[in-house]
Amino acid sequence: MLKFNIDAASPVPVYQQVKQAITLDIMANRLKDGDQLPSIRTLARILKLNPNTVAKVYYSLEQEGYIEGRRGSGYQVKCQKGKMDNLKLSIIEHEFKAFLEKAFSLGFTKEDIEKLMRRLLTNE
Amino acid sequence: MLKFNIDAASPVPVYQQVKQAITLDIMANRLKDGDQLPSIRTLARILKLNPNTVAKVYYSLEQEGYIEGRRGSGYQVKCQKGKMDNLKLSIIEHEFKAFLEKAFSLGFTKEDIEKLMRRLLTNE
Amino acid sequence: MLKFNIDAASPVPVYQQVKQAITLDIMANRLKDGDQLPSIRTLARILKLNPNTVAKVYYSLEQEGYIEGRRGSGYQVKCQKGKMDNLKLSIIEHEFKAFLEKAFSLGFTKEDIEKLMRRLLTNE
Amino acid sequence: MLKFNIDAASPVPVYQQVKQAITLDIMANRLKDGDQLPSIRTLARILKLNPNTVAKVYYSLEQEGYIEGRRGSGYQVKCQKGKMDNLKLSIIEHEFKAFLEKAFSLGFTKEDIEKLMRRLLTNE
DNA sequence: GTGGTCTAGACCACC
DNA sequence: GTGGTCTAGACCACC
Repeated sequence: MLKFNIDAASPVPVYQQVKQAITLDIMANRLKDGDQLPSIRTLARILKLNPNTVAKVYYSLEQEGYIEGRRGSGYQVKCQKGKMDNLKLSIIEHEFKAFLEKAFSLGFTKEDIEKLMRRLLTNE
Repeated sequence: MLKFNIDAASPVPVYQQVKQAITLDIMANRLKDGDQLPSIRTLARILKLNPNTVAKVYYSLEQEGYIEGRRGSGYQVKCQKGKMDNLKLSIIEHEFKAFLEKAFSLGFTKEDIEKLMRRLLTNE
Repeated sequence: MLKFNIDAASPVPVYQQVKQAITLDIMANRLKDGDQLPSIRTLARILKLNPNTVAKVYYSLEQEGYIEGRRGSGYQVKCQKGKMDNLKLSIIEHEFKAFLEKAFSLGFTKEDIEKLMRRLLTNE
Repeated sequence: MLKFNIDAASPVPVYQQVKQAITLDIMANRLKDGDQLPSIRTLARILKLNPNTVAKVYYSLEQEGYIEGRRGSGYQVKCQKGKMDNLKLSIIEHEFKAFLEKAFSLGFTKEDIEKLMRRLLTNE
């Protein structure tokens, strides 16, 4: 089921937040290939947004190949699992590299970072 | 020297991007206690921004105690090393926790993440 | 037999696409004078369209004299060959002129176009 | 200069017509690399359209790499001539093949088509 | 009911 | 002035 934390005060536009939430759900396989998305109007009502805003999200997700829409029958998730797995890996690698870069630029050594990670990972 | 990647198309306001870049330089000790910052007009020219925007950045950094301005003599970095170290640690911990949360939400296990990190850290 | 490439996402209404496809089949003599067309309901089922949409197509084709319907016995193709030949020629001339106009507006010269056509025609 | 024949009665959406007109101007080199486009509001006024509609056109052209926009300084044409030439050729080839296919499907022979083309090309 | 297009008009950030 | 986001609400085609 779709869960959203829309932050109206955030500088990142609402439609981007919604888009990102759906993309995340697809990549986490909470939304599976073929799943029906709520209609534009329904989701707009749930999120208390204008239908145009939701339409922009769906249109953008369709352009990027995550979902597919047909007049009269709404939007469906459209993704092959293999492609998703590659995408997920490349995203998480990219995030980790960004983290490393930031840590190094702040003056932490490789050892500092390893210690930190070990500590935070065992706490989970 | 100040290095900036200003992204005008980003939803996060330009002045916040500049502020963050300077904060990072201070924490990384590339800008040291007592260092002179470029004048508002000079930095504005370099970044092709309106002087008002840069003024807003300096004012905000002064409010938070990172820099100090005096009439006629510009702005100087003002920070004690100890305070910086605590700040840096809390920032990098926060970043790593955010990374972990994202990885988990994408369906990666603790083992997946450990493998990934070991691989990327030894490549560095 | 009727072959259709219905594009639901196209801005040109579905019923016009169907109508055009049938007209083309008649002009290409794949549908001959006297041939029986599938019933409205049958064609609707095949194309996954609403029977109303197909009825609109047949009604319009009848208005233009391409087909003829009788109560209880469906629709039949109705066309004299001579009339068709003139129609076909004027259609194909019109299409070619439109092609030429587009090519010229893109900056191609008469020589460019002749070369292109010779190349593509001998490849067939 | 931008010339438009917007047909409000056409089934193809206004924003698509505007987009196509601009694309055509770029490919015909009537709009050159670096040229400034009229602002969203200006073009909207000229075409008697809502600014949102023009914004949609510009956004879409930017997505496809034809133009580039910056806050506060409007949109500029962005295209390398070489890339354009390839694009033009592939478009015109595609159009000609579609024409040929249609002509063949209407029962014209290669000779019929050659005669027709020679006649219409010398008339120009 | 579904999505697609379009208008009118507001408010924002940045120049 | 520039573009970007968003709302409110209309009308369309197709189901």
